[in-house]
Amino acid sequence: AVMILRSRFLDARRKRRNFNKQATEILNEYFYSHLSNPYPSEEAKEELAKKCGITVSQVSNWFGNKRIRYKKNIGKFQEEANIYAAKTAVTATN
Amino acid sequence: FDRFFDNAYCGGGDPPAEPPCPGKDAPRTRKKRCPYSKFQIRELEREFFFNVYINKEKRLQLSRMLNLTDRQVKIWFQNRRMKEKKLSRDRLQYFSGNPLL
DNA sequence: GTCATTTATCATGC
DNA sequence: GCATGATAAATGAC
Repeated sequence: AVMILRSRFLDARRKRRNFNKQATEILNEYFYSHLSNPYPSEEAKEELAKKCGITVSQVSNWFGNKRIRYKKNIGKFQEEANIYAAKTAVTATN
Repeated sequence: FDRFFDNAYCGGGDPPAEPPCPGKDAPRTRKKRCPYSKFQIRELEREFFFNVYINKEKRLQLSRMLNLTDRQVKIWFQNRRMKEKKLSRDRLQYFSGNPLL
């Protein structure tokens, strides 16, 4: 039994699965609303992790990848940025 | 020889790949990330198994054997310790929180 | 020394 | 075929 759990742990760690749409929405919302400083604190990471149903490490990975890929090609993310900018604007007015 | 069997194309027999360029100019470029060969990893892991902390003597010895700089070996052990710590955290979270299966 | 990062690379999803 | 999450070198703060 222990061996099965162990093997499943190793496999699960290696296998990659996309986050669900809601989690991605939450992460993007935070990212684009903190675009000037997209570095969530440890507490913020824990909160995001809880809301997204993922681990803190996964949150760190997501922000690490997001920052570098955004910086590397801002144009490609422009549309996405506008979407979340508008979204936060709407929530702000309400 | 070992370098020809696996691709230890980094840091290989040519230590002065990056010039220290004393003094000035050279907005010294960040060293490009360069994955280590299977052979290098095996030897590093072997030593890590014996002691998580490596002393200066063995570090120099290992760096010569693997054609890496002492700095690279030192950093590899640092990263490896962090990896071990993370593995422990993940294992704990995985086996504790979830009744699963 | 640790540790959060940056960056490139790897592995997978679709 | 790239998008995406995870991991492996490398840097820097402390």
